[in-house]
Order: sequence, then structure tokens, then C-alpha cells
Amino acid sequence: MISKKTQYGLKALGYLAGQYGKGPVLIAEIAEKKNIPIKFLESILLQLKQHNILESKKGKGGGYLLAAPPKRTSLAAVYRIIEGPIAMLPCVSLNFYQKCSDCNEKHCGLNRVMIMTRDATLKILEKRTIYDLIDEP
Amino acid sequence: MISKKTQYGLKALGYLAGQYGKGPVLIAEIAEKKNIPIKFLESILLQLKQHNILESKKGKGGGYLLAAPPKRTSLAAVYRIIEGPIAMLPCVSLNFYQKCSDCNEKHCGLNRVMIMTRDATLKILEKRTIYDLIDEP
DNA sequence: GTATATCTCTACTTGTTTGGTAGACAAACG
DNA sequence: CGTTTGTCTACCAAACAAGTAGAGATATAC
Repeated sequence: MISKKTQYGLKALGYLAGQYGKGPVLIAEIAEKKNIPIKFLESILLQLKQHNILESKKGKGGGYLLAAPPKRTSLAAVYRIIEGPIAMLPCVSLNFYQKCSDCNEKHCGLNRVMIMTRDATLKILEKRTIYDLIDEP
Repeated sequence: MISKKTQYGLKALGYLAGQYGKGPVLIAEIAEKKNIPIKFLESILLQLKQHNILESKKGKGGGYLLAAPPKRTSLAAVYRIIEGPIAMLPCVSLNFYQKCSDCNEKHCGLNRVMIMTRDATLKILEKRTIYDLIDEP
């Protein structure tokens, strides 16, 4: 299960994707429309900005906007920023790899299965973008 | 990422699958061979027994054994017992479903994507069994 | 029937993560 | 200047993760 934080982040990006091209959107507006605690959302959007998913403008008329067209940001990228590894085990993670303390990965049965699920999940999250998160009318 | 607990549980079941048919296996033996803290492992095996994945025998010559042939126990079943939902969100879980507080699932973009990843993961974890966890020589 | 081996159960601990909240600060704009 | 907005630091309570300790219950062997 993903954390509320990741869930909120994805929902917020979905909203921003729907507003793309219309200028900056207020944190408060996103929070209200998507039912996210505003101060919590603040920190999430900031984190996404620091990883170049979002841009911001201060002062009147300010707010947040996507740093790139919605179809350019994969869900995998967002997931890794907020939630961390997509794989179920460190020893099968591509971006957060850590060696298994004792088991030999070449002969580990668990390793093999976890690589399969990682690839299956990745195939979807790398292909899908925040454009796909825009809610239908 | 799955918890150490789930990881330990799967490793232990993989070991028991390799020993299937040879009678009860000591907790201590599994713990040593798989490098799992013994007291921690105890509670995991007990939990698996309470969900009918394992059987046990007390006293001399006792230990734990699989309640069914290794190919009969899917990884999905084990995962759900130890780790919980396989889906990334409660609102797309088959076995632990919980309604989204506010979003309308029919029109929610996130919902759609999460169902896809759930199905992709499930396709593997339902098909694979603890027989697949047996380490190669 | 006593000793020993083995699983079972309850309770605790310690550290980290989750899901927030409060409030000062800094930049932009009018 | 003052208002509007994002930024940053600090704090907090509750839950969870990962273990540890030790007494209890049962089965087997002698």
C-alpha cells in the first residue's frame, strides 16, 4: 500500500494536469478540490518542485504549475520521489538497489519472483503519466 | 517495499518447500539456514499456522511442516496473511476493499491506473507458489 | 511420572515512519 | 508600503516495525 502522502501527491498532480496551460494554481485550490490537508499538501508540492516536477510562482497571481506537459511526467518518476522504491525488495530495485545481506541473488527463488512483479508494475508506471490521472467528467 | 516480516515468512516457506515430505523441521533450523532472528521467526510461523498454511508438532521430533504440497500455496495467499493488501490503495483492493472517502471511483484517474498495477501484480502472485521459492542449488 | 524437547503465548522495548499542525520567513506584486 | 503567495523549521501524537524475554503448554522418551 502506498502512503497517504503519495496518494495526495498523485491526486494533486492529476488536478494540475487538468489545469495545464491555465497558469499557476493555488495550493489552497488544489487542497480544497482534492480534499487534502493544506499544510500537508504544501510540503508534498515543495518536494515535487525540488525534484523538478513542478514550478512555482510567489506573490499575487502565484501558485504551482507543472514543469512539463502532463504526458511527459511518468507515474514511476513521481512514485520514486514521494514513496521511494517501486520494487518490493531492495535487492531487486533498479533505482534503490541494495545487496541482500546473505542470500545469493543468482540462486534465490524469492529474488526471481520479485523481479517479475517489479517488471510488471514498472511496465505500467513507466508508460502511464500524470495525464492519465485527470479525472473523467 | 514489503516488510522484513513478510520477507522472512516467504524465505522460511521456501525452505520448508525444499524440505517437503521429510517430516517436521525445527524453527531453529529454519532460522539458522535462512538467517532469521529465531524469536521473530517463531511468531511468523505461528501466524502462518493459524491461517492453515503450516502445521506443527510439539515435543521431540516436532517442528513445522507445510499443510499442503508446495505448489498448492500461492504467494498471493501468503502475502495477504503477513503483509496485507496487495493493491496499492484500499479502494482498488479485492480482499481488503475500503471505499475512497471522497473521490468517485468511476471517474477517478488514479483508481484506473491502480487497478491495472494490481492486476499485473496479482497475475504473478496468484500463479506463483512457494514451490517457486525453493533456491536453486 | 519425570525430564527434556519443542511449539505457544503474552508482554515489553526501542526506534522509525506516518500524517499531520503551527508559526515565522521570504519573495513578488500592486 | 502591505498583501498575497510560496518556503522553511520545528514540533507532535499515534501507529508500526523489528525485535527480545520469559513463562506456559504439550508431546515424547526414558
